[in-house]
Amino acid sequence: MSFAELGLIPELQKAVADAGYTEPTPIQRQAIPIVIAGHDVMGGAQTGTGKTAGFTLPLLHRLARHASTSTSPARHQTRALILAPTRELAMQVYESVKTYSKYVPLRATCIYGGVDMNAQIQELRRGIEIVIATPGRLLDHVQQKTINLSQVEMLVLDEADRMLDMGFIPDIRRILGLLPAARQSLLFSATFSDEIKKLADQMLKNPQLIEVARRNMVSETITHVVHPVSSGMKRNLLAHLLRHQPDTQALVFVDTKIVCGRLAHFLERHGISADAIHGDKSQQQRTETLEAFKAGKLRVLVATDVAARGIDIDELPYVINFELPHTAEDYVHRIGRTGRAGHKGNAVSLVCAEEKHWLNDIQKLIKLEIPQEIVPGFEPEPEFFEAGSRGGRGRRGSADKADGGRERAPRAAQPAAPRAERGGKRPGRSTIAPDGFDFSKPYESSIAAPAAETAGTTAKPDEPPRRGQRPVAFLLGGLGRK
DNA sequence: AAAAAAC
Repeated sequence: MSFAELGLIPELQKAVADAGYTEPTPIQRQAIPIVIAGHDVMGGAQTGTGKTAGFTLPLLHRLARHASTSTSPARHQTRALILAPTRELAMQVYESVKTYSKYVPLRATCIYGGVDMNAQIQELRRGIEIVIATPGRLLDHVQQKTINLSQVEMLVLDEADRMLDMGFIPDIRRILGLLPAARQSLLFSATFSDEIKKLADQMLKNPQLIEVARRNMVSETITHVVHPVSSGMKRNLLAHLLRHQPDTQALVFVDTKIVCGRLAHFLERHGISADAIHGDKSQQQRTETLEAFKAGKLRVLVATDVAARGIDIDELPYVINFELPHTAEDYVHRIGRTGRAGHKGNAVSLVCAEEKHWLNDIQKLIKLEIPQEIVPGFEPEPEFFEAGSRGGRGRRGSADKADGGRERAPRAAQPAAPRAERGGKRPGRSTIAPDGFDFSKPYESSIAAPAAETAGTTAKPDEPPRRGQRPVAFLLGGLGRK
């Protein structure tokens, strides 16, 4: 099976060949003919399956074919609109469109917030057939009348479930209202909740269903492992692990922006090249950091879930969950950054006692029992092994409520104990680990952020995650929380 | 629970 057999015009086949691809992936085999035929599509493809090319190629095909067969007055009007939930994702789709459109006379641009609007306005004035955008800035342009969506023939909603999570639905509806009713629409989503189905009902006509991998499934090329560890020792364990894989890159996920910045700083100060990416960084910083990581100039990228979905990094060998995500779906998305395109990948999670509950949710969703390996010198607190599979969740939850102490008590004991004991607790063994990491330094002092970074923040970097108060949600399982 | 996204 070749791209030629899928019916793509020669200009696109040539661009595909230039990019080094010879065989379409399963989703491309399915999606390309359906989109070329003009059908609406509801696509459920796992990431790393070639989904982006799966819709950009037939989209370019249709636009190019149409332009060549008519003297359209709508030349250089916006004819295709692709919406993505994050700026980086929009940029990535834009790169794909640019790659494949090099031999067709179609213009594309990327529209997102956080950067100067004037440059985008200038660009739009040139006449742009394909606009890739995040919803907020697009509506901004609509309001300023610097974009006209009345001639849009094709709409793509990428990562629709993510858009839903992020509260984009009102924006999406507004945008849908600005588009011609006679158009082709494609909707891609990793999961199919009722809300997604509702949205699909509203925006798709007789959609063809494309579902390559069973939803929520994770790539079989990924090796999962959990390292049980006390929350206070996570940073040190991370440094330890990274030192034992000196030549590999890793994407490290954390739950909050504060931990994100501090962890990157911690790694830097321990000789591991690292930077942070999260929503409070300037767009320029975000772009530069991601580029540096993709180019291999940066060894470790510490990220919030801004980078959890869709971001494509060539042959990334490691995704490390420094903190376990609180929903199982997020785990699937995060680790989906590795093991892409048939490559091998490793999903490593550092899990403390408080996070065991989420681990159970994850294992249930991915239908896999993740092996647990304790790294010598980084043993978890004894609580980790208590109370079987539920990790003492209910017990702790009710205790917190009962003492009315804003769940201070159990948590205060947590950082305090290791801090006081760290220096003296390990006299029996060398305080210098085999990898050269100096464990003799007290925990707090070895991670203390410089004054500038600490100023204005109150949260502790390694505070154990707050316990979720979702007793009902647990019982409901995946039935329908949220 | 926090994250993301428009000014």
